[in-house]
This record gives sequence, structure tokens and C-alpha cells, in this order.
Amino acid sequence: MGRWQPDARARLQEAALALYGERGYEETTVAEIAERAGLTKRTFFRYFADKREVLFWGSELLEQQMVAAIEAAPASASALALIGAALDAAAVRFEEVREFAGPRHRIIASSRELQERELIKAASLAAGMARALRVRGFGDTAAALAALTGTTVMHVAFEQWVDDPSRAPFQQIARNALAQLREMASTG
Amino acid sequence: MGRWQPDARARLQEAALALYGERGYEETTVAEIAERAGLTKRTFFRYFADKREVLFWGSELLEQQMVAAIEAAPASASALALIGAALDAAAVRFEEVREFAGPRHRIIASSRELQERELIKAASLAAGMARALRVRGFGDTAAALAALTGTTVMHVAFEQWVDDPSRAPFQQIARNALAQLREMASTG
DNA sequence: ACCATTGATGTCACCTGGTGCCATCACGAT
DNA sequence: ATCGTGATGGCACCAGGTGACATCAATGGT
Repeated sequence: MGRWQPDARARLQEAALALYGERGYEETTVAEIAERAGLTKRTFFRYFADKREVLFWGSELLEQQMVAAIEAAPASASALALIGAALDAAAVRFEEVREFAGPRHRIIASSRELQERELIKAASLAAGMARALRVRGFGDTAAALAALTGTTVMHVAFEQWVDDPSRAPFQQIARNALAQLREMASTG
Repeated sequence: MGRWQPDARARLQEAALALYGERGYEETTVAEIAERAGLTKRTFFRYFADKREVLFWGSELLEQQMVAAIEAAPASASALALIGAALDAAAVRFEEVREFAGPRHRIIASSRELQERELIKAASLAAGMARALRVRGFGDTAAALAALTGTTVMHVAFEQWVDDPSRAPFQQIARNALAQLREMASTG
């Protein structure tokens, strides 16, 4: 045994999730999170850039997997077909963390600061997908439109998926949403 | 003359815009903004909820006008046609403030905090438009997809419009972007 | 002219998020 | 045993943000 317990980062994440859930995000102090994890405020900020980031650590992984799906798809695919592939990749990730998705989502929904952070993560994701689409030869406008449409579908599908009593798979919900959007855009 | 100069809010906005532009957002202090406006930090926070909000005051007006456009459109309109009407309304507002749009946009682009705030304003706008679409009889999913698609098109069009050397009208750029999105969604 | 009310502002104390700097302590390598 | 090295603690400090209270100008009534 050493001076330090292992997994300081994970302990801080667990403590934050618990306290944010029990007492609310704004009512929870970084010092309290650190204390619950057996650490100090100063150490918290060595692992996470700010009080919000502790809930979003690992979001780069989702972006990487969605971008990788775009890069791996067949060359003949249309822009929205590539977005569909990225959403399938997101579905894999979401199902992995389904257990934590509900509580985490409720916490985020309760705080404007946290919603802001989630939105900029989505924007970063869209920027990454747009870059991948441009690499595949799509123009700036087409790439941006398709990538942002991807985050739109992901957002709408996520809201339906989380807390869905029938526990339908995210992939199915997202595919339906994307199909509905295509239908909407091609008629009228 | 009285103790108070008039237009405290406007003076604070001007001071903030100037200082954010000259020295950068993060390098500017609320106390400095207030001092430049001949006021104090405490008074700044009576007019604006936080340091970011001073750049976004009046954004409710845009939302109101876009929602009103949705409410005023003919009953036969499709969801995306209503979004097109809302974008036309946005075009009117944007052209009114074209003079300030460039500097303001560059300031926002320079700061993550400000980008977060802008994103949540767009999300609020989308929520407002979705509500209006539901009132018009569209289902939850269709309303959310269409409204978020509207903010997507607005965002992409805005980026092209601001600082565009040819000074093409926002309405034209947005209509082109929406048409391109429809095209993309209906093929492939 | 005098006074009470009201609303905008100033003053002060305080909390919290966040950071820089340096000290400390356990562990592994030599 | 000693010497780094890396993770942590401690402390001072700044800025954003808020609550409570004081202050002062304009207004209106008497």
C-alpha cells in the first residue's frame, strides 16, 4: 500500500456523480467531491479542467468511434449514409453505458451550465465528423450540414432512448429518426 | 443632469464589446467593463446575469420573431416550409445588425465560454420553434427534428454570411443551404 | 418650501471556482 | 542508503457572482 489509493480519477467521478445526484450540481462544492474521494480540491483540478468536465470525461472516445465509422464506410456512400454509420457506432457506445446514462442525463438536464457543456461537446463532435466528411470529398457546406444533422438525430434519438421503458435499442431509434428526417426533407 | 447617466445597459454593452475586442474576453474583467461605463461591478450584475450574457442580450427577440413567423405561416405548410419562414424572419433581424455581427462573431469564436453560451441560445431557439411546430399539429419527433434542422441551417448560413466579401443577403444564403440539405436528404 | 417614497446605484463582506508555487511523501532505480 | 520522480497537499491569490444595507436623485404630495 502506498500513500495514494489507486484510481483517483474514477473515485472523483463516482463521488461527483453521487453528490450531483443527491444534492444537485450547484449545491455541490468541488471541495466536497474531493473530500468524498479522499483527496483535495487541488487534486480534483489536476484531473478535470473544471467542475463540469468530471461528467464528460471520455466523450472524446465517442467522437473517435463515430469518426472512425465514417472513415471506414464504403467509398460510394452518400453523406447521410456516412452519418448513419456514425450513428450506428454511437449506438454501440451508448448501449455500453446505458446503466449510467439515465442518472447522468437527469443531472445534466437540471443545470444550465451542464447543458452548455454538453452542447459544446456535441458541437465538437459535429466538427470532427464534418472534417472526416471533407476528407471523403464532400464540400464545406455539405459536410457541415450533414454533420450537424447527425448530432440533431443523435440528440432527438437519445432523448427517446434514455429512460425508455421498453428499452428499445438506440440504433433502432436513431435509424427511425434519420428516416423520418429524410422523409420530411424530401416531401413538401 | 442627475446622478445617473441614461442608458446604463447600452453603455455596459458598448464597453464590454470594446474591451472584449481590444484585450480579449478572458483578459477583460467585469470591474473594468463597469469602470469604462462609469459604473461598478455590482451594477453590471444587475443588468446582466453574468459576464457572457452582455453579448447576448436581445437574443430573445430573434426567437420571438422566428416563432411568430412559424405561427403566421399558412396552415398547409410543411414542417420544413415553416422552418424556411422562420429563417426568412431571422434574415430580417440579421441584416439589421450586420454592422455588429462580424466583430461580435469573432469575439465569440475566440472563447469557449462564449461559444457555449451561443449554443445554448440556439438550443433555446430550437425549443421555441419546436413548441410552435407542436402547436401547429406536428408530432414531438417531427417538431424537434425540424426545429433543430432550422438551427443547423441558420448556423451554417451565418458562418457564410458574416464576413462575406460579396455581402450576399442572409436570406439567399440560408435558402440555398436549406435547399442543399433537402437535396442531400432526398438522394442516396 | 418641506418631506416621504421610490428606484438606481454604491459599498462591503462573503463564497466558490480555478490557478500558481512550493513543500511533502511514497516508490522505484541505482 | 540515497536519489530522483511523480502524485498529492497546502497556501495564497484572483475573478465571478451574490446578499444585505447604505446612499442619493428625482418625483409627487402637502
